[in-house]
Amino acid sequence: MKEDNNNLHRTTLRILETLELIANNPNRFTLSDISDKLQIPKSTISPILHTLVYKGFLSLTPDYHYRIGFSAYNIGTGFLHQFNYLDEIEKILSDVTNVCLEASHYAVLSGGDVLYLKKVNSPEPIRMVSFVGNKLPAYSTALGKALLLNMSVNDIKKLYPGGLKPVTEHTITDFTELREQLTKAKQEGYVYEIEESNQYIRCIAVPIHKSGKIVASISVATPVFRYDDKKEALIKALLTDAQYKIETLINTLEISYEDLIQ
Amino acid sequence: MKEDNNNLHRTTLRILETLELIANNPNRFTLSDISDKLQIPKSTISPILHTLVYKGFLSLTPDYHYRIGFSAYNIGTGFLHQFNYLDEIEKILSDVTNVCLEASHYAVLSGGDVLYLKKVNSPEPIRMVSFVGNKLPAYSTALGKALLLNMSVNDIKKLYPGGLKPVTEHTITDFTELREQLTKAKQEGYVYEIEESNQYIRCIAVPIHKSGKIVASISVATPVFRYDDKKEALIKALLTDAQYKIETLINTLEISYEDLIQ
DNA sequence: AAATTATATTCGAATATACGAACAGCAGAG
DNA sequence: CTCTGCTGTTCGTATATTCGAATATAATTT
Repeated sequence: MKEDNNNLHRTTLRILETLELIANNPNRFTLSDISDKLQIPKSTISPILHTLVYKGFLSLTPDYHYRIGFSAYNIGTGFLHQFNYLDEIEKILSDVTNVCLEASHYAVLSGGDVLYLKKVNSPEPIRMVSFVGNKLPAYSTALGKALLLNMSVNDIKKLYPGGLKPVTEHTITDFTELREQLTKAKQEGYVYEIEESNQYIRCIAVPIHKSGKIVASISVATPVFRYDDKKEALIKALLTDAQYKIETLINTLEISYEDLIQ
Repeated sequence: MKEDNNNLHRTTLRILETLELIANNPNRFTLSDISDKLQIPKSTISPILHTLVYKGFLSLTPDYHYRIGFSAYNIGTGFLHQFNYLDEIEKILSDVTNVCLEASHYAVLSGGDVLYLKKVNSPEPIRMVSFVGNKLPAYSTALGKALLLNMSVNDIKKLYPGGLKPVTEHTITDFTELREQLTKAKQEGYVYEIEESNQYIRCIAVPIHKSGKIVASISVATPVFRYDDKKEALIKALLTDAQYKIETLINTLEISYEDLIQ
């Protein structure tokens, strides 16, 4: 977009790619693996890995495999601490989950993805597998569609230059159909999702506004077998209540627009 | 201990120090600030910062101030994903908190510090300010003392070469006194803390064992004004129950010792 | 016990990075 | 309207990093 893709610092790229490789992969790698996968000479990556271990960003298992260390985690939490109102959000979401017994979420838009910033787990034994920090294409989730409510088809197209790729067999893949659904949702005040991002999961969401703009959204997710009209009505009532509380909270705490979005 | 403190990679150190500076400081810094504080020439740090922003580890506000970006968070969560049994732990701790209405925690030992890996917030309006990823000296908290139960005075002294520094006015600062308290706690099965790490907070903890070794601990924290004999008895019963459930869980999932400790 | 296959480290030559003074652009003060 | 102080960028030279073959060390196989 506006970044100069050239003129980047090779060593920095290598260090970050190393961290990403180790963090995003369930397998653990040795120095040779890393050298091989990232095409970095072993003698070059060696002192870098030593330093990463020394600083606690990586740790080294007795059998020469690297894994992510606490310092990396510590840096990462710095990101969430920027959203220092999240504890208050959690209280509000807990009230929702405690009544309807289903997982609730708070998310913001990050590029074209929904970024989950808070999740309150359902107390029920069968529950959704999701976690804070997850990213999913916004058009495939209720939370995400709530974040797109005010966007034109052109704005949305800009977010997904490659088109709307399906996540499940029910994911919307047509821009016009998406925009029509958003228009209906905006009129009704609720956004629905039926197994569009997770099989067997239905979801209802509402947007969170600050001075007329949508800055975030909240949702409740339910396994299809626990979903019926009565539950839907309950969830919608709870979401509207939570929506009001969160919008009030944001205004009360005078959180800047800057600090709300990512 | 075993790391070669020399022979480190200067550029890597600089990048990591930059990330730490930005992550650990509530103030936001400009390129010049970073150059100044870390004693790195501006022309040197400039391409590094560009690359960090390009990769999403930092983001740049319109007024030239850097803050932590989502990629850093993403790497950090890789650390928690190594503890992939934490969701199960959360369920068990939720049961504790839902009955006694106070915050519960799960932690491991990291050096001489307690590392909080899971926290379930109290539903009560007045509650402890703490969060996952926090580190406190082990000797100053119930959770931490539970992790030290099986250590000799010499082992403990090795963890704190600078002695036991007080966190509050009630923190234990004498090794012998600490060891005596641990012995009593081991006999009784419960570890107590009375405003030793947080003013107005009392805490009870129990250790979590795997094949005879202490690998983790759990605790319940209470504001002093909500603490009485009846609550203490309730918390102790809940902790013993949760302790059994977690130890069973760890054995059932066949989680290796390696993956439990940090 | 020798051979093989892993691991990471060493070394000097080649090269990319780092340095710091000078520069450019912008915002606010006087 | 210039000056000052802030931002980040540019440039040639100096220097530290990088490269890849060779080496060391350890574990495993034959």
